[in-house]
Amino acid sequence: MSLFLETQMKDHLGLIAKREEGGEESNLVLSLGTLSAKTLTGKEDRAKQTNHIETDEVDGDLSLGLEYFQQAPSPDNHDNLKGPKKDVVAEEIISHQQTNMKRARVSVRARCDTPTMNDGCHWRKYGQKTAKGNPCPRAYYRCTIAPGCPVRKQVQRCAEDMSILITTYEGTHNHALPLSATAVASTTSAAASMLVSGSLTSSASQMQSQFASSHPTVTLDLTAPSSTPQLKISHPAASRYYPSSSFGFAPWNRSSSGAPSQVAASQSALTEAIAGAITSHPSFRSALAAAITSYIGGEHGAPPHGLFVEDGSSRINDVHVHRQPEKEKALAMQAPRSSTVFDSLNLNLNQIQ
DNA sequence: CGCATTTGACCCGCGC
DNA sequence: GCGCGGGTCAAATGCG
Repeated sequence: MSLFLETQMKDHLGLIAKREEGGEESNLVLSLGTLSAKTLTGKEDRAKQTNHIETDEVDGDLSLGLEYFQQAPSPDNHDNLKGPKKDVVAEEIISHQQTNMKRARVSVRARCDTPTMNDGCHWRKYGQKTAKGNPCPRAYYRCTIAPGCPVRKQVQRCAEDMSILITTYEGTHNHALPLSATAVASTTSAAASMLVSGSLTSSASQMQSQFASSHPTVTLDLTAPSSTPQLKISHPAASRYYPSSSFGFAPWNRSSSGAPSQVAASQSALTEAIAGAITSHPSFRSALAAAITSYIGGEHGAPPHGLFVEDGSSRINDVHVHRQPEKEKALAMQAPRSSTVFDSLNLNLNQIQ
């Protein structure tokens, strides 16, 4: 993760959980915008070993706030992303593969000039195909670090923006990874685990059905610029209820194009889904911490590759949702939102391990 | 010469 | 059953 942060993600970080069913696609977007100057500048905050990521609602999307601080490494949490935790991740994925799901995938979107992103692993290209709907060919790679490693990845340029490289990982490494690859691998594995384990399924039946499809995919979206730090959450699955919406993500934010009561219901369901995902899944919390830590570490010129996470020095202390200030609402370009259901989400993540 | 890449053929799942 | 499209195979080719 930190690789992308350092090279491609100076101003944005995000996660998109995506599933498809019956030709319909649903997305759950968690995106982190630009970290504030206060957060990223100077040594004062770092000296205090505290960082605060202020967030807000922008463009009508739900935003989360993240309270973040760093700890000095200790022997107790040295291996918080190694050993048994990885086993749990692998077991969950295998378990779901053995039931009714195809292998989970993790897709990374990042602006990249090179043919592939350097993720620390060694890959051998075994095929190339031009997919329908995208003039750019899709390249297929398999991991060559160890013989028999099942991990594969697909690399393709985005049809809408050729500068965006979409890398999709599939499978779990069956061998030790180079240090430079562990951050990416742990983040993608955790995200996939979160998805296939059902942490994203909420009490809302509509989301349950939307997320019950095969080949679940988590997408780490590292491309979109943002003017303020934010953790956006949106869910285009609701577009089935608002066929007139042309907005690809978060159509419920355009309340003028849909039924307000259904919008509110969807938001409530999503809020519960996110709360459940973040609170119930240690792997996802680790992944989120890895992303944030790497981001901040990269901006400060700290050692790359998520070292703070690997030695257990990062914790997400608090996650909360709050409403958009009136002045920012007035500045928002999108239609005003109609719901206040997000006010109820207030999570405490005191333990990231 | 060994390894990686290219590329057309082939396989398989899915929708009609 | 058939066609389409995604994914993989493997022989040919390129490169250091």
